[in-house]
Amino acid sequence: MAVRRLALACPVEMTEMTVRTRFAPSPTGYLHIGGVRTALFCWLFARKHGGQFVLRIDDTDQQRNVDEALRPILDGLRWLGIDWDEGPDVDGPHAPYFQSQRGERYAAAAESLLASGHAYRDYATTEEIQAEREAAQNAKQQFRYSRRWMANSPEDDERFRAEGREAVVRLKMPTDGKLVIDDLVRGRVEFDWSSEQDHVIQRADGSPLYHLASVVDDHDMGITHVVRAEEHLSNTPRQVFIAEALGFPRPQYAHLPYVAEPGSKNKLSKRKLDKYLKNADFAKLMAHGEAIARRLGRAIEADTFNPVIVDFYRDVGYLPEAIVNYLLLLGWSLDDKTEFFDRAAMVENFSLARVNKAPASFDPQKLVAFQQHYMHQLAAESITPLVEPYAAEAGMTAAPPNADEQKKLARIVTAAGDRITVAGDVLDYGYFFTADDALEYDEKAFEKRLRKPDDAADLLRGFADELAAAPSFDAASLDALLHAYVERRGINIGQIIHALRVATTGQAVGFGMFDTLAILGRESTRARIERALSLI
RNA sequence: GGCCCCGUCGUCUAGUCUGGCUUAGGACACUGGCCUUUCACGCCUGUAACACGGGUUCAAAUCCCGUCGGGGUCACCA
Repeated sequence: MAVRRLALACPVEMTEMTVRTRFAPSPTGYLHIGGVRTALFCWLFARKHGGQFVLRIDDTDQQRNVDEALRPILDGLRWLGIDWDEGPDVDGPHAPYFQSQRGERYAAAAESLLASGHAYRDYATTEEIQAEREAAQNAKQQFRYSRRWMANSPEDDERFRAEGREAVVRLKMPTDGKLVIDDLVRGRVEFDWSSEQDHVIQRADGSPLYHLASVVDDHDMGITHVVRAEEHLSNTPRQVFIAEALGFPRPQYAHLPYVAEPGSKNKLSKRKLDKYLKNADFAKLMAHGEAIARRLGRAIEADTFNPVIVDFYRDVGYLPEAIVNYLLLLGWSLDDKTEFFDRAAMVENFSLARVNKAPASFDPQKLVAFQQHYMHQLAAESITPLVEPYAAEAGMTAAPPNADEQKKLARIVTAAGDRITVAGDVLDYGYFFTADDALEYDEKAFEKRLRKPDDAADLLRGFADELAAAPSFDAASLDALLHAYVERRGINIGQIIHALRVATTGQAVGFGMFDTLAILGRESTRARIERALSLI
């Protein structure tokens, strides 16, 4: 209460009051990349100012499986390290944090708005409103409800009810003057009250609509800064009207630009996947993820497996810090050179004043670049545990990998180095785990490197004998062994190494040849060469 | 269409408030080159932008006006 009075007394930016922000998703079943960017900025702003970040669930249009539809959102936020001080699972002093459970508050607020004359009961049917709207449109005039079925007295209520009508509650919006808001991102923004509508805030059955619920909750939960996406900018007048009519202090607003499609300024949407796939970079990002999902044997559900959704990145093994860092720079920058921020640096440096006003396009390439950067920062010991679940799920190893498999994975990760960009990339090295007689060959590579050159078989056979007699089988020794062999035969190393790679891995590409052979071991290497030879 | 917002390299951006320090800087991507057994990494290098038009000023990406372009939003959705 003291906090609220303080807020009334002086503008927020002047006070030392605790900053409280909120992210208020509706349970849609997925966490949108643009939505999470908004959540991140809200979180950052609260953390920066030592305040609280509240998670509230806007489920006023009560969907059936709220729990199920909410889980991906909560999991996604947690995965990215965006924790909430109050909200689902943690609760808090302003519980409940689900709008579906706060009905009485909204009903009371509607009642109070009615009593103070800031709202009225309206008995118009949807059709009647629609007819007015169309009439205005045909006359090329701006639509404004005539208030024809507004109840001015108990007698009106009775009369309309006698006609079998039901009442919604509408805002009685001002008809002249201006509303000025000082947006923390966009600066001063003005609206004419005359272009606002008498919005419905409560349905005939008494259920609340979004704007009422949102304003009431923001107040009840002590939200000081409403940080949200730009699409809400034009909703602000009606919300300010509600807040002020209810005697609430006006929160500070900050409208963030939305995240745009790759290569365009349209708002990024989960539903336009087909369109985005026409963008080469986006398609590549998707294809990479799909290849991993396929190897894992997962069903690729068009509805959820989508780079617009945060789950996509977690599923294929991206690093949350890479995603967060990328998102941070989508619409915000510190200066002209700093690009990498750890959590502490983000919190330390974040400010709404440096948020850009123009929408920023989602750039798959840049996202991948951040992922590579953070992955390369990690030592092999840190990457191996990340990679194990993928190897296990794909059936490369037991689940979980046994001690030998773990060791082998560690060696693979070390040898692969920066070739492993996301954890799921470990599946590129499945050939280390397949039985020697079940190795599959890339047909093209087999043709090019083994069948076509007439000396390939002979060279391989000769080297296989060397391998059999090799005193040790570590990468350095193998390196020396092959170079000596090459010199003795008077050939270029390229003449045998490609054939060797295809014969032992089935692939045209891979990491260092000698690391590959060393990890494979003497028995497998020889068995694979023999088998390849027999297939030529 | 009304209202509102936005407009610097292909993309993310610095610079705009407080005009000169800017031959407009950085990053990603892309060119070419080096390295090299493939792939990848790394290193070097190059291309590339102030939407347009008028003002104001000794001086404008920066201030003013206009134009054009893009987007958001106009629900008994959130």
